[in-house]
This record gives sequence, C-alpha cells and structure tokens, in this order.
Amino acid sequence: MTYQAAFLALADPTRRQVFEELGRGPRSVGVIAAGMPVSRPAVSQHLGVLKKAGLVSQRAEGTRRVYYIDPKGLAAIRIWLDQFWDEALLAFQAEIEKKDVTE
Amino acid sequence: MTYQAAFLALADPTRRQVFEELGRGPRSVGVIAAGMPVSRPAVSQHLGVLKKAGLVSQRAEGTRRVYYIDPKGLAAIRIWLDQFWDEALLAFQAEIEKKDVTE
DNA sequence: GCTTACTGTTAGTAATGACTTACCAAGCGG
DNA sequence: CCGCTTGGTAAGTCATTACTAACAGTAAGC
Repeated sequence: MTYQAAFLALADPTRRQVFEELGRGPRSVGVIAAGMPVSRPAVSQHLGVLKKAGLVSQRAEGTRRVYYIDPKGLAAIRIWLDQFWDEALLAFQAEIEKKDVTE
Repeated sequence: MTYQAAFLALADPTRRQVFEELGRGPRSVGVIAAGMPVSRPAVSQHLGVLKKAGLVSQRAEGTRRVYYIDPKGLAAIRIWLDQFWDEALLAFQAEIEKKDVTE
C-alpha cells in the first residue's frame, strides 16, 4: 500500500517536475530551485514529500544536501501497475468482445 | 504528457477505489456508489475525471451507464514509468557506487 | 571566532478540489 | 401517460495543500 504516497507525491505538477529533474542526475536543492519558477523553500518541501514517499534519497555534502532518485517509490508503483494490468486488461477485453466501445 | 492527468486522477484515494473496483469488472454507477461511503454524485464526478484521463470508458444500457477500465490511461503511466526507470536506475546506481545512502 | 553560503522549518495566506444537497433529463414499466 | 429508476449537473461548503516570507541552524573560509 505504499503506492498511495507515491501517487499522491507525483500528482502535483511542480513536484513531478522536481522529480523528473532528479531523473537526469543528482542535484542540490539550490540548483533545482534555480531552474524552476518557485522559491527554494517550496522545492525543499516538495523534496520532503518525495522522500517520505520513498521516491528520493538524500546525501549531505557539507552544507549542501544532494538529492537523487530512490527506486523504492517507483518500484511500488510498478508492482501495483503490473498486478493491476492483467486483471484490468482481462476485464477490458471481455467487454470489447461483448459490445463495442461507446465514446 | 497524458500521464499528467492519469497521475492526478489516481492520486485521490476515493477515486482510486472506484478505479480498482472497476478492475474487478464492469459496474454501473449505482452499484459502485452502493459499496462506498460517498454519495452517488461524488462517484459520478470521480468517473468523469477518470474518463477524461482515459482510464475508463462508458457504455449505455438503457438508463444505466456501465463503466469499465480503458487501458489507454494505464498505458500512458506504464510508458512514462518504463522510460523513466532506466535513466533513474542508472543515476541511482551511479550514486550508490560513489557514496553510501544516507537515511 | 565571525562572516558567508546553503538548507530546513514555521506561520500565514490563497487556491484547489472533494463532497453534499437539490434539481433536471432520459429510458422503462404500469 | 405517469410514476419509478438511473445518472449527470450546479451551487455552495469545508478541508487540504502549495506557496511565500521570515527565522533558525550548520558547515566552510578568512
């Protein structure tokens, strides 16, 4: 049930932008905030949420805190998606065969 | 960029509960609402969001509207996850080799 | 030791969104 | 034709949350 926090964390556009930025490599808070329209504390808070969701981890370099992707959070989503994919697709195909898709 | 709507739709617990209920098979609005603590209009609104995100589709049976899973939305998330997985894992492993994970 | 750089935290505010109640439309059976 | 069932829509309320500004803490350089 960890995917709950992951979905909630990735729902916000700004927060997902922070996350995707980290996907290109480790970054410090200031560097991330510099490339975004929001203030530094906002980025710090977003990183806190991402960390709680197990999506990122942290490493201290002097006063700098370098953040980077943690596969734990993504793995939670992947597991949920994989297990849901089968039964959902099954139910969907059953419907397709029964009647056409009404848009 | 369609995964944006999908993430936002699946972030809400109630809405994901509706979605997961549909994962077990097609359901009408009333049936879904009967098994949930919220009112029927709330379910209807949630279904509207899920439909806009391409996660569910609809079929009319008289006055009844039967909803069922649409793989389009899930596919959008899967694509994003797969493409993100590689570079994220790569960046993560690079960090692991450099220094230990600080919890 | 003192200043400077970098970050986390708190308080307060504005905006988003989830929910209910009430109302309206459409199909089915008497 | 009329009542019943089923759903979508509108308005309004309440909670959540993303954001900024101000403050506090910690490490590095002189």
